[in-house]
Amino acid sequence: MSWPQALESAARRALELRELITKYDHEYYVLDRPSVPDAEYDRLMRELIALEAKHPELIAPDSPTQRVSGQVGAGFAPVRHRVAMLSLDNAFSESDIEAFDRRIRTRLGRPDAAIDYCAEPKLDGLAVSLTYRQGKLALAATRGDGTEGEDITANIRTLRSVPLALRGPAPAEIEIRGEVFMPFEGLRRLNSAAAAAGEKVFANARNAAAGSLRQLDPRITATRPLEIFCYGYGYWEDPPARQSEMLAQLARWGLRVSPEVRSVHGVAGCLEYFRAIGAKRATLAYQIDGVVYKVESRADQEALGYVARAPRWAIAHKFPAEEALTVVREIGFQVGRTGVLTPVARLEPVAVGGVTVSNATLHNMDEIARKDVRVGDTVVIRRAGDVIPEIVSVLLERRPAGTQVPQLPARCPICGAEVVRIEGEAAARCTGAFTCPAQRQEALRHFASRRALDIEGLGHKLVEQLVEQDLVRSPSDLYALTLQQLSELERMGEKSASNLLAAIEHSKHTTLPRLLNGLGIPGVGETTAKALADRFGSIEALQAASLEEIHAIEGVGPVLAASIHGFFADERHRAELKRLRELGLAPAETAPRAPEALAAQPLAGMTVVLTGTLATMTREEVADQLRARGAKVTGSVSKNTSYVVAGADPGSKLARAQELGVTVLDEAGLKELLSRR
DNA sequence: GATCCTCGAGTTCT
DNA sequence: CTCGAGGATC
Repeated sequence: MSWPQALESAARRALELRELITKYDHEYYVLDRPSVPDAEYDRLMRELIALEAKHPELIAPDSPTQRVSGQVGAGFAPVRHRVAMLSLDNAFSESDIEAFDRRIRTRLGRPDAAIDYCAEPKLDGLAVSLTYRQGKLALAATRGDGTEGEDITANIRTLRSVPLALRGPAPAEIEIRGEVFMPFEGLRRLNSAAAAAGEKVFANARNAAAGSLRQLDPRITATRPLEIFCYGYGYWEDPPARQSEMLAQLARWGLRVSPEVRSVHGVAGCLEYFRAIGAKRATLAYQIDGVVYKVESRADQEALGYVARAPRWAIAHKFPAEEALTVVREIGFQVGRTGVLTPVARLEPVAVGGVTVSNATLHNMDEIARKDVRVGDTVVIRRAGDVIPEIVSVLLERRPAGTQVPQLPARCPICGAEVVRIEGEAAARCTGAFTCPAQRQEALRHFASRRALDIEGLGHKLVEQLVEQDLVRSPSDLYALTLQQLSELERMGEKSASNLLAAIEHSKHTTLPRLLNGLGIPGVGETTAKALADRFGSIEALQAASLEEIHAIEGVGPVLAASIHGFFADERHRAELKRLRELGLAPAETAPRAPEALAAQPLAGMTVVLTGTLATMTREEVADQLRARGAKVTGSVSKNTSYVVAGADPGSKLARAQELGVTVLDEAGLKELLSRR
């Protein structure tokens, strides 16, 4: 056999492999529907790499092995866009959209018609332009200022959802527009790797996408989890007559188009789509900041034309901003039930993520120093996946002259007692203890809270009044309140007063763990309270316990043991407990159980995490039942977690469980777990 | 002594 | 949810 023949068969095989790999890439990265296992894909890829290494003359630029060039670029050459990349007009309310639709109908001379729109999510990424010549990817560019961008071809080639060659017949030249983005999961992985390596992390998905595309070394870009959705075109000789048909053609060429694209009818259809996507937003794998509506008909688009830098036939309907700028008016200090002073930034009210935010916690003085926040600063507020707003960063360039570093007050803003900060601790504390009304108030709120004595109706406002009027100083005072005293309070009729008395009465038959939690022993929360109750069975037994006996409990070390022992040794606490008992507080006593007995419970040693909403029980009830069987119920998933129980609409814990390979139970699985003995 | 994990405490707005 | 700190473990 002569070698041209060998070369010929190698060339045939190489072509075959390229076609297969390209097909699998398309299935995996564009359609999200892989048809072969990863191992098979890897095998084909290795075979092609070997073949091309042996016969370098077979390497074609659109071969899947040629995505990463290995060449470090010197910079990014400027690219003049053949057709300018425009921006979109923004709308923030339904009335903005109604006005947009009205303008279109008027301009088209069809004031009573319902216009067809093509609706799609607006991704939070980076707009790029992809030029295909003779069906091959020839040029990729950033948007830049809209007229001139940068040549990022080498980097875009590394995105496997961007086809190097279009499938099927394509025009001689065509320019596609799309949005490159990084899904949440990719960003999270990238950031945790960066954090582990001590490198800086990206603040959001858009920065990560932009930063990844501006890498001089395409090999770095190749490692970044970037994806693309194509949404339009710049240059196209003879595009389809409707927006949605155009997108369908892009998909046929193998370009990735958002699966959320819908054709909708009239302004009502647009708003319905907006609500549907808004509801779906949390389940999407990537960040979106709104939706875009485009007039379906190309003829209408042409008739409508452009204003300044945006088309008249399209608009972006934005979700309420999740990040906003505002100014710090003041930095106040709150006093918690343990006396900890927490600095809070009082902000110029600003709308973030659909609510008005006027406060944001600063946690402690270290945090203030880290973020370098001062009164008068302009700050970025975020209300990301979480509900609680936070100060992300300070815009130092906007800092007015003469600002000062915030100082910890020397005295408690509530009671005037001295404030101390123990060396090495982040928290500063008010030393007022029982005498500080703020601490009293917070301690009472904690005592009455749902997870402690659960006194219904004794909320924030009421506690405040009771403390202010000095009717209540400590929990035992609650049990001495009379109907007449209560009725005289603001917004308190006889009916409410007697309801409250009934609730207080009811709380006398609480459980020991709840009472122990409610007392507010430093460092003792729900879990430790349960452990103490299991081991000792009654307040009296606990009061009589030695430091060593307390220390012997699992999860209680020297610090906690000293705190607990010290609490019960304190004469004031002993008197308070005595008075509570005299006024009728009688938690159900349980048999104190030795460690061996505790270990014999059906779910002993198991750690369970709950997420999502369960159909038949509240999470609280489930947690109680699990604990009653000896399981620990915790809030975060780790490799030590035995089970994650996932209900409807689970949070991020489910993803974490899957990542760590923790068994996930549904409600049926939970029932089975609870029935074990 | 370092590291990982868990618990506690505080937090926003409607 | 996030941070800090105590506890457990290697």
